Amino acid sequence: MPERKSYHHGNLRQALVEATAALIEEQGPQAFTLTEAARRAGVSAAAPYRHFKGREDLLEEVARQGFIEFAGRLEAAFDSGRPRALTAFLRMGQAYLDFAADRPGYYMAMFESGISIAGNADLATASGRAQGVLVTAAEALAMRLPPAERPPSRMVANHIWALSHGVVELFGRGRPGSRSPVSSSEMLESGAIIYLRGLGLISE
Amino acid sequence: MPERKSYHHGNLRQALVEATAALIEEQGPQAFTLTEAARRAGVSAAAPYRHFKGREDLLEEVARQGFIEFAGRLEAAFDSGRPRALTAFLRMGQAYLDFAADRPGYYMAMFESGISIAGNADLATASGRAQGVLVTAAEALAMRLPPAERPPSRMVANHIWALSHGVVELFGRGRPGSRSPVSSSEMLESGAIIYLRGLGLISE
DNA sequence: TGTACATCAGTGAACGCGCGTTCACTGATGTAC
DNA sequence: TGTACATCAGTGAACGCGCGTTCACTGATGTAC
Repeated sequence: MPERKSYHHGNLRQALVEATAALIEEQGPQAFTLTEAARRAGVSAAAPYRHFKGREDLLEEVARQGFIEFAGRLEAAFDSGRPRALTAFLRMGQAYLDFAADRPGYYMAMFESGISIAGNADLATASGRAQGVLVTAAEALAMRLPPAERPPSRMVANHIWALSHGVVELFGRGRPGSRSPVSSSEMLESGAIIYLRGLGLISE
Repeated sequence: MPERKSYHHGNLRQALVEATAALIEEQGPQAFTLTEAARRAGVSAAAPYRHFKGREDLLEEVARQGFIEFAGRLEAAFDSGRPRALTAFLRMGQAYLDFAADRPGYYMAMFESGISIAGNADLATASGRAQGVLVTAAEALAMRLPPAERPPSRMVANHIWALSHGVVELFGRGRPGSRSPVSSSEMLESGAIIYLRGLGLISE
């Protein structure tokens, strides 16, 4: 990676973000160091300070970009509820797991790094967008029920988010049961189906 | 805290475990240092090496003790399913949240510190015991259904564990929605009730 | 097209720091007789 | 009850290390004329 001809890097800012995500994936969110990220980008330890205020600022940018891709993937998977809200909703759940699996460094920066989302406006916006996608999807689902039986869509979004996050953390990278006989994908799908049946969205 | 009359501490091993849990609670699981734990226990930085192989060993002991208390609390809350399996099960869910709230340092050591449970036999035993309590409770619940409708109890235990963990991580300490209008306790209870209704354990 | 110059994005050395760990040591304790 | 001595559980100094950050600097780029 540290192949560079000219004195100027050309795309250092983004290279640092990607190096950071890779480092977090390999060593965990707290273990990443600015120095090592700079080394991976083929640049001196002082160079990142031309693009970021410091370590924390870089970490927040990784999370911000993560939330944007995350929201985009969830939105694409839900596809405005086509062909049916239920199918689309379950597909979105799988997209949640796929994101955590494909972009573990970003996922960890977003949810396990201890950054303060509220303390960074751009980050809060990006995080809010992801939450919005989940709430919209829950709303579309609720519309399939008679008005009197409709659950609050924010609540449904939060339940599904919590279940998905729990599955990722506990079973996505082989935690307690270690050699769990069931994949995290099956675990989330079965859990979501039971939950949605409890809402009356799946008969029988 | 660092009040000591004699040259010997008397209970240093346990004092270090508790100092570590407090440090993790304050600064996160990766930020704790052996040196600081020793300082809090009122002892030199070299002293912990009389009781632990090193930093990792101490962290694993915190997690181990955490799992033991965790399992004990869940078991006590379930109380063999009295007076009814359903009530007892929901009570156990609240005990899960209470543990995470009362013992955040231990909870983080157990689930967020990146320790390898499989790599430490004592830790694996303690973790297995906690999982056993959840599975036993799920079994008792399943018994209330006709045999043909009984879900695998390990699956149910994992779903509930994942939901509880997700609630703790996302809403227990005010994460994405920050000022979430609903407490994590209500969030878990409503989610669990909908899920159990989906299993056919709650009619209507 | 050529040149002067401001600006940008790097460098590399240096700083102070706190960490984990090791080591020879020593004060306190407990036990054998 | 008293004493000798082995063992235990601390100390404190030292080590090498890598980190985040700052600083004066310099090479490359882009723009005005």
